[in-house]
Amino acid sequence: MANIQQVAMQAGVSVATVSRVLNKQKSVAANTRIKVEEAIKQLNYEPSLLGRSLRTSESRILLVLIPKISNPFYLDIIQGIETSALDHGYNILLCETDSKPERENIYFDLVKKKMADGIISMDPTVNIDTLIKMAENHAIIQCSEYSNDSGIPYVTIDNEQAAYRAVKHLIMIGHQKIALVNTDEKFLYANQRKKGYISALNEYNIPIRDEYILYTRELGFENGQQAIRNILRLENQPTAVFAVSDMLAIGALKELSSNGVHVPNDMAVVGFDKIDFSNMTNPTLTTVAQPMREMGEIAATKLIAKIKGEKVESVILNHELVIRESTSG
Amino acid sequence: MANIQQVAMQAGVSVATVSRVLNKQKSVAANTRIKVEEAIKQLNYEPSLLGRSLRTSESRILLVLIPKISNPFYLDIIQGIETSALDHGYNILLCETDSKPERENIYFDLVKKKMADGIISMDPTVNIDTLIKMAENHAIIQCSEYSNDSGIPYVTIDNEQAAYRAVKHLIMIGHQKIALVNTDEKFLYANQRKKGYISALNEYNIPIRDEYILYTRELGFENGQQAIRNILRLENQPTAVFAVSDMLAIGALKELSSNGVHVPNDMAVVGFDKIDFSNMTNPTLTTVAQPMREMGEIAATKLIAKIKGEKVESVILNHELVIRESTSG
DNA sequence: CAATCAGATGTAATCGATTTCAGAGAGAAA
DNA sequence: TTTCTCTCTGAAATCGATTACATCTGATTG
Repeated sequence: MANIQQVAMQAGVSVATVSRVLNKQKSVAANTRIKVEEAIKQLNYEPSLLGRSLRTSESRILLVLIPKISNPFYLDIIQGIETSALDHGYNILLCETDSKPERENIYFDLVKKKMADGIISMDPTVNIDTLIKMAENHAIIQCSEYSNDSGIPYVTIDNEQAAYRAVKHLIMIGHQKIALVNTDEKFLYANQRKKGYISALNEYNIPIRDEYILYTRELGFENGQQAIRNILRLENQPTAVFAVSDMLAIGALKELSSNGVHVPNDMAVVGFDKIDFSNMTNPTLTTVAQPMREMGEIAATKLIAKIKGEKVESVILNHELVIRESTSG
Repeated sequence: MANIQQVAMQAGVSVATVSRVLNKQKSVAANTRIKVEEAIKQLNYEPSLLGRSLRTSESRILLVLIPKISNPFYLDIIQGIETSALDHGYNILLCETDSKPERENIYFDLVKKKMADGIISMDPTVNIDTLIKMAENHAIIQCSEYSNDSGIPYVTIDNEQAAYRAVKHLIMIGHQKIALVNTDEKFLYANQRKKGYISALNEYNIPIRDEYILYTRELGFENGQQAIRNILRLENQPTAVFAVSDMLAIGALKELSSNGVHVPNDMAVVGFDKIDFSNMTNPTLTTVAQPMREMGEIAATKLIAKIKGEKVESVILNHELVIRESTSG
């Protein structure tokens, strides 16, 4: 509980000298440095970050906004962010917005009020106008989800290309009747993944059927189950399903198995995200892997650069199709 | 970017008056208050938390320590903590320790250096000596995992009783040969759950067989698979498995199904924790539900009370056995 | 009318660090 | 000896808020 004054007194020097020792400045005589270090040890002194932050006007805390902490999609990204942040001497404040503006605002306030230096937003439902306004005065990076014309730098993958590849894979293994389990197209990724789906079908002259394109309200397990129930009611049933998220696909797997539909023999399934759990299902899930850890690391690095006043550009990373049991008998 | 001085100047009052308005003190004349509020609006002023925290020596930030963010067990607890914290005007800093002391120390430092007001530790591998030493000067609560003689208040369930009930359930539906998939007994919960397992068997005069008690190194899916592989190699195979964690149990389910062992007909399985995924498996998993959200809320409330200098006591909450498909044909 | 009091506001100290600027002292050069 | 440099150190301002205490005004009371 000692402060810098007491350390200075104990060491018989001024606070300025103590501060110099703390900040490893070289213009301190060796024996003075030793005296100060001993005083620090004796008093069990820890410099207050509040005092320092107030003076230097940086808190070295980064905010990470996600809609739901329970969504496993974010796990690796967060790990990437955290690793990179710690390397740069920053800490992260993980914030669950629950897709509610009032909770977003709590966290935006933390930045406005100087308690945090910048934001990595991964919330697709974020109030984009607020975000753009914030970005005028504060460092912000969007990760995974982004908006094209906001001027806010982002780190993401080419969703359209990734979806195209996933659907093309289904076509190559012989499927023609392919359903898309999508979510609300107000989300850019949903829109882009649908485009990829359509362009793959177009390329092979497979007609687009409206009844094969389903929309779910959320990305949960139950939504995937519900979508399959709807699909199984169709007269002309598809032989493959491309779901825009692993959780949807896993819900689909479960519902198919409950209905005695064999995967992949009766119905092939492809997911998106390669969450950990996608390897624990029976059968294991074919899915699109995003370089999540890398995305997180890059997002953090860029944010820190932005905080330091550098100009940063958006990045589009590569993805990878991981073929597993749900598409290979 | 305005500060309180500029607001005071703009409103034609002193900083003290502005501060009074900010803190909603009543001894401000109505029209003065209006002048100040207008100045605040005009300058787009946001009070700096750093200045405030430095002066009041409280940051209103709580640290939550967990070993792995990817462990779904913690999700609801965190939600509970966060809800309760926000209600009290606190924010939480979610910290993944990765069970590494050097990462723990980074976060402990944050408290020592006044950037955070207290800690909720959920890390069973936490360096307990460091924690006890920290607890002398700082507010700390243990949640879920705890140590008996540390003097640090905790919020948890009666693990022994819960395990006892789970195993008793298996006995009641006719099982006599029950395996325990446990983890390292250095963890208090592992120790306690084993006690519950033993006391249930004892109560029904079922002999304890060493080969039915397995230990895994971690609580992951693969560890559960591995344990089942070992069990299937036994000459005299058990007919039921009690795993001390859902992830272990889910790994077990998968491995059993891969080996053509039907659950629950050939082998019943019980897990522990009632993580979300436990309802998404095929068959769904019988498990012990901890009141996780409540645990989190109580932990946060107690921590805040502790920060305010009140004396707080430990709490043991109720659990519940959730019977699902993996134990009911 | 003087004394007392309450309400509204301002002055200035304070929290704990960093940092600018100036000064002391030692040694080198003239 | 004087002057100049260079190294090391300290005094004091500063970041942006809160708050104890002082002050002023006007109303109330005896």
